[in-house]
Amino acid sequence: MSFAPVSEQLAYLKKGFAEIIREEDLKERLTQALKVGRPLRVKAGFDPTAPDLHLGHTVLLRKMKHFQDLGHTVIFLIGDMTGLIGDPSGRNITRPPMTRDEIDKNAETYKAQVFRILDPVKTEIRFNSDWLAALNFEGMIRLCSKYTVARILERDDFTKRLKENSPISVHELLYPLAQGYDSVMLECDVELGGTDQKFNLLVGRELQRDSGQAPQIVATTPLLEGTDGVEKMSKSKNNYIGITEPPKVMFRKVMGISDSLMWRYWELLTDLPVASINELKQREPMAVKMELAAHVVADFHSAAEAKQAQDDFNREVRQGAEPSDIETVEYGAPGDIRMPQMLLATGLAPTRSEAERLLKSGAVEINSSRHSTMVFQASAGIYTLRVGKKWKKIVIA
RNA sequence: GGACAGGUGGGUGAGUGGUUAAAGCCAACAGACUGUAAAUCUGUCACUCCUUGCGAGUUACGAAGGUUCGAAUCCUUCCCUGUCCA
Repeated sequence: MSFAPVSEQLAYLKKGFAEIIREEDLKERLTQALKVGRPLRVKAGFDPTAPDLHLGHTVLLRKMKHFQDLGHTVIFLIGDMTGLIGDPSGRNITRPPMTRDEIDKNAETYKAQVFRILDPVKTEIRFNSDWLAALNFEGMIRLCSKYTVARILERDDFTKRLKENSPISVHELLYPLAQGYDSVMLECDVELGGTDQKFNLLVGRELQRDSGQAPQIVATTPLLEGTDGVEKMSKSKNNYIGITEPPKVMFRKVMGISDSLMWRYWELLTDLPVASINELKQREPMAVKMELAAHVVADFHSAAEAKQAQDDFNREVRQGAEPSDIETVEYGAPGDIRMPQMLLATGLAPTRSEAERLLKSGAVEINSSRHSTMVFQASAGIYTLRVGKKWKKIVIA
């Protein structure tokens, strides 16, 4: 196997990381690899909590891909065992452990999705239950003896929770150790993770050193803010853009982010050089955001679909035209139709009470004219209903 | 094991016997404006039923009981969390 020159590799890899610990080590490790023709083992772990990957995950996946591009081995580690703990990083509450079933199901979904970005032949998929399950109580004890409570508690979020008297369960303390042990078992040269993972990644170095391995290089990626522009992107915050979402939805969600957030997305979700991004800042924001949206859609779908999504956006969102793909359902016979029931049945409102409120607030349109009473006299035919962003056609026959 | 403090709606956080389905804020949703966004303004924000009315009913303040005409608010037991002591 042949590799590009070290300086070239380094330059390619450096972009898009928040921090590399330590850069000189990475350089040296790359040099070493080049000399003996051995690809680096690069690990990144994923909690099987979210059933779907979103753009936030792709920041990291993109970097993994970059390592692959250079010929290195990337290990996609599914933390099925650590998922039982639930990484406490970045949250200040204890997460309820997941069930085995949930974990298995989510792991499958992950596998089906990561190869939209990663190269399957250069990716090693592993589950940490392989070795963590084999670690019996004795092994557990031995592992625990390698680290001190004080050092674990150094971690930001633990310190914080401790200070505000919120609970920390013992098993949460084990998470960093388990993750570090993964690195030992996989003999990682590099471990990648979000900046919130820094502590966990560093523990890996300690444990590796302890077992006579060269400590892994730790490289962290910035966390991508969700569509709200404030919190990090996550499924549970409902501020995410999923990579399997339809082009149209994806496009619309990207267009929905604030102008200022858009630059962050350009930076973390495209391979465009910083200089080019700066040039974009001179141009009209909306057009630039459209380009971004098209970029993102093309990444996970295709250029053609991106184009289509953009056309749809222009027509349906900007001009408020009727969407091309409204679902049509049959609903009852001619006569008086009770609106709340109908909105509920057609999925235009989540509950009947909510449907009533929407009607009263004038959010409901039938064939483009506002309808705010509870009864609608329908004759046979097709009606186009609209409630805010939602559309539906009903057939009365 | 002992002493003490606390558990309220998606999130914060008021409320200590009676117009409290529960203030305020945030989020969310809808409407206006608009460049898609941001900002701003307005309204809504437990569920169900109908005669859609400042209508009726049901459920809700960790859980289960109890006191009372009436409880998120008082009592009992239990569960959970934290603090201090051992």
